[in-house]
Amino acid sequence: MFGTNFEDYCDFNDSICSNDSGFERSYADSLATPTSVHSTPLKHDTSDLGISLTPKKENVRRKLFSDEYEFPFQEPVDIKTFEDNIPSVNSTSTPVKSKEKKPKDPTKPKRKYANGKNRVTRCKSPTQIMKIKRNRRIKANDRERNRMHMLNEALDRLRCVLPTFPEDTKLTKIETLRFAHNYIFALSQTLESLDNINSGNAPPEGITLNYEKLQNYSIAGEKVTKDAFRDMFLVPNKSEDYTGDGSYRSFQGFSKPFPNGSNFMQTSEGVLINVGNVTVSVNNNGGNCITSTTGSGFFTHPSSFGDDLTQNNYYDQKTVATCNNYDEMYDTGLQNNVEGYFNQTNYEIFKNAFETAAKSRRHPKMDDYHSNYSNYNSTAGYGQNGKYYCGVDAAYAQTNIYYNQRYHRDFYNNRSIINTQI
DNA sequence: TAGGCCATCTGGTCCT
DNA sequence: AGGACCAGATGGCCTA
Repeated sequence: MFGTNFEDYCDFNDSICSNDSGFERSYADSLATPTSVHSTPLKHDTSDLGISLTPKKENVRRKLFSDEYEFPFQEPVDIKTFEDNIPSVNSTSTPVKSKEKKPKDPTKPKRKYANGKNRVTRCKSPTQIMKIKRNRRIKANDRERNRMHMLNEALDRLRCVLPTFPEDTKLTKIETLRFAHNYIFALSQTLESLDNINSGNAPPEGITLNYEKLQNYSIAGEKVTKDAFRDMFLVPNKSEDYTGDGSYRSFQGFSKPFPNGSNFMQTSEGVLINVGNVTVSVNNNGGNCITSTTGSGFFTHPSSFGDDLTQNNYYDQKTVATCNNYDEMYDTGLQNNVEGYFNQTNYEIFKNAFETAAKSRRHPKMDDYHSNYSNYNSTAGYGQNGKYYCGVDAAYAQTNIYYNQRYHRDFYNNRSIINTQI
């Protein structure tokens, strides 16, 4: 069986390969490459979420297992030591070159080696060729296995930053990708709503995005449409999230890490807001900070030192108890209230914070997709069973609508509400 | 037991 | 020649 018999790896022997065939290097690689199914996946620095900030050459494929990676699987084995530990080597019919070097004859002309197309490699028997191919196949399998491990590792990282319901639910691969797509879309809508609030086009109401519903959409394979997104905006559950002191203090779908059992904590020095892996602290005297699993960043804003941080909740001033749905809330004329949480000062605090974080991220380009998937047709779509069929570009075409045309954003531009508060 | 999910192997293709 | 990537095949595990 290959993988256990030394002869399976013997085709690098001098008697088989020409000295300059380059196969010796392959053998060395094979020794440094994991060959066991139970090999430990590559160790990586996970602190950067797998995102390399090192500039890459355009149109150059990455080499996954370049020298910068450390292979913890197996110590490099010295060929001589390897051979010495396997007695059967010398008992094979394969001629073994004498280990004693003959003194060179200075009068003998040096052998000239052909290069390139003129080079003629030594003939190999079918058995030898088979062994070479088998050895390559084993190495390719190892690379493929590790490549999939890295892909799964990246998926796990992605799962870590997505909220799940319940918390211990593990999304499948396809669910993770679908939910991530929809989640990003929902977050972008949230940020867009901040813009609208700042411009006075939308009221600072207590509508919250229902991430659980968003996840259910993703698991079912459904893409978030404008109607779906509208469906995910709920009137907040007053009994759960609306407190008697007028604070709306919960981000649905996220843990509530603060001692008061909420995502929001206000002290005499400022406020702390935690949403998933990100905590935003706004200090009354400056020193504002964003902390996430990938690091921390400080930011300041001239207008962040106002007295707005302690003002009352919107719900202190306007009741929503009689509103049964979104339209009712919107139609109550409350949108004219601009003295709530999302006043200019607080909005700009958030805006600066998110922009600071966003500057370190590369935004995807539409051209990136088209260059990679230009060969796909647009025949795909969702079947009646709710599953999505083929056609990456069809899906992406809709994504383009999401991020370019934003027709659905326009639909909600004047109506989307966020439930955060400062 | 059927179906879903997953890991792995495999051969082919593209690229350097 | 070799690495990265992809998709099909296969078998194991789990659950309804």
